[in-house]
Amino acid sequence: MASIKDVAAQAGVSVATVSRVLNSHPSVSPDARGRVLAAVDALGYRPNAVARSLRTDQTRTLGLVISDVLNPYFTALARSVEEEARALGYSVIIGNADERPEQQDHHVRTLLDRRIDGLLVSPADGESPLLLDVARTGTPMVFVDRWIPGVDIPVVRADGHRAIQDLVTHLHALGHRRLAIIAGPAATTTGNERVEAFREAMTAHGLALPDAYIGQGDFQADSGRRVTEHFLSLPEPPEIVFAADNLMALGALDAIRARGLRVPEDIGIAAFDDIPWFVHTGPPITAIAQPTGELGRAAVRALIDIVEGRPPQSVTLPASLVVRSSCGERTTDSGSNE
Amino acid sequence: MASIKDVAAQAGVSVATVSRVLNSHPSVSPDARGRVLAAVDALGYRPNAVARSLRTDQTRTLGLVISDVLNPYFTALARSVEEEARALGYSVIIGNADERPEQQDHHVRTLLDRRIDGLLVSPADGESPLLLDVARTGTPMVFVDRWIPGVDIPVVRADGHRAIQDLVTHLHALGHRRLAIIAGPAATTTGNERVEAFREAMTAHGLALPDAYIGQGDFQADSGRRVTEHFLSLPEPPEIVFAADNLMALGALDAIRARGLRVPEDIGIAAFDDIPWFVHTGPPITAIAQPTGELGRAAVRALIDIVEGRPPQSVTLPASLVVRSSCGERTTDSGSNE
DNA sequence: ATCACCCATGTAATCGATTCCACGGCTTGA
DNA sequence: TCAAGCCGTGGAATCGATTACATGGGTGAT
Repeated sequence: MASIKDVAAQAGVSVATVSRVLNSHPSVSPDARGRVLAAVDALGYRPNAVARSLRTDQTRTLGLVISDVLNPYFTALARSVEEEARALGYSVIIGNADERPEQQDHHVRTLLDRRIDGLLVSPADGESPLLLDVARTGTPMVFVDRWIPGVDIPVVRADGHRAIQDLVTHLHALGHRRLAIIAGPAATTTGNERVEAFREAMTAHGLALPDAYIGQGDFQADSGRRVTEHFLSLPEPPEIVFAADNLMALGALDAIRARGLRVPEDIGIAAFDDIPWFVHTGPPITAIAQPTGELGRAAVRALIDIVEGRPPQSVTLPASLVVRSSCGERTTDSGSNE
Repeated sequence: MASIKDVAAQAGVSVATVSRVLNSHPSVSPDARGRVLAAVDALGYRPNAVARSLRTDQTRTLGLVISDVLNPYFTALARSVEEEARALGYSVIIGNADERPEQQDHHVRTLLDRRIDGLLVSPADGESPLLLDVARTGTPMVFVDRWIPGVDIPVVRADGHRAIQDLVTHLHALGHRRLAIIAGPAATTTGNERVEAFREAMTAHGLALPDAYIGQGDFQADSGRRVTEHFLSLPEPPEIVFAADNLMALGALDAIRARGLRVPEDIGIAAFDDIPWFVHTGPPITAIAQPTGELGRAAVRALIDIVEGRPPQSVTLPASLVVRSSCGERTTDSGSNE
């Protein structure tokens, strides 16, 4: 592969001049510029990003460590992150933590070793010492979706309080009283917040949220299945199961189906996160939609602000309730996607 | 961030010795090794991967350019690729082409600029001059899922012929005669193959595949919607719509629903690609499952074989029919996931 | 005409690693 | 006892870029 030296030789100039042309430095004669450009073309030369990064100490690359790529919510997030980054001249390296802290740390370390310019992370746990350390050393960093409390790092996320309140109001109006929740890991902020918001909303409607109606999940389908089976085997099963993410809702659906029960006649389902498939499940699922695309873009902008020395901004956007027919709504089902 | 020089100074040895310790070169005294290791620890030193890559001319990174991250099939593929690569000591940088050749080329170029050790690609079109060029220059490369004919590059893919044949037999047995297909882009191998296999299977059953029953899609949900609308407005609409990928099946479902029709009573649906959600759509969708995980792993192994100088191997694995109830099957629906 | 400055360019240092080569001290075999 | 070899080590070249500094010629002001 041709190097800058080859180009210099071919153009009959020094490597410095070639570099100047490539970086559009003003002080190059039109003649030299022309010869360099021709040589670049003739040799199909492309600058070696590795060498350039070593010298300039910047890679124009962002790292994104997400909790689970197979979760459509995170996939969508990753996609919007990559798009915005590309638009701003950065590349993105994605690391999939699979909800496992060790794997998260592995990726963080690898990304740091590659000297990425900044890190976008949605922490799998609430306590990563490594992440705390990275933050302390001053690596540009932004939390997306989930965050770690007590660290002075911008957070870009959706706030589900209002939407969850709307959901509970909606369910209450439909006559449901026994509402259960499949919670996310307590170690994640999103895991906690959604349970808390749910509990508050219930209280506001004078409803109790007994411990038996709080199932501990881990944002994976299997846990949704397991928790739902437990709910169903209770002497008095809930009327509605609210899953704190879309995968656990999938698991809940599995469990209900395995019992030969019907949604919403026998039991209702609602989910946090809205995905295109929720329109087509049997029945379409009432869900809380996050502005995923905007979250990804805002996160990238915040991170690049830090990288380029501007003051970053935390962003919180509202989530919103999308009513369909999985909770016994009478409507000839409807509900749109993002 | 501490460099090898800092470590050398702290340990009272030269950088050469530090490097030897780090690369477990045999010829280092236990004493020196101990001091170096202590210094590494004390400084929290991590070798700069950028510098190392520049010198060794290898990045231990693979590039993966896929057609569409939002497609669950490709997401699953990407995940298994990353896992296998990690297990073998490589990182993966994913580029999302979004089915757009220019964007694919952008990613290929960026990856090459970063001097990735090898490239895994599922070409968005059948003719990328850039890809051809890259192949010619000897960059280690393997095609996954889709490929470009006439290039001497290993291909790892699933063969759907048998499964499509099984599908048509299945549909024929259910009494369906008017079968339509939403094809993928003609520029992709998978796009073509699936139509061809479908046509062959129909012919084998003495059925015709009129042009009106071949809709041109692009593997995106919207095209599935559009094509299905067209099918439905035909004087004699098909009894079954077979979508060549899961997103177009989603679109088809949308279109059918928008018309107020029911599946499978009014029209049946089948899809290439199986995804967890197909179990829960209304009704569960009969689909053709690919061994996605194994495909990803095999592709990585083939690529690393090339990178490390071993002879690579093309791999073709069979896809298989998963019968559910979207085509009017009488069964009290069933069907498993991968 | 002279000085000062600017412009285009080249030389060389530098980034952080790896690795070839040289060197000194020891061991080993003759 | 001496040559040969090995072992642990350090010095320095190298990878491919960027960039500070030096240089020489040209231009404009006085």
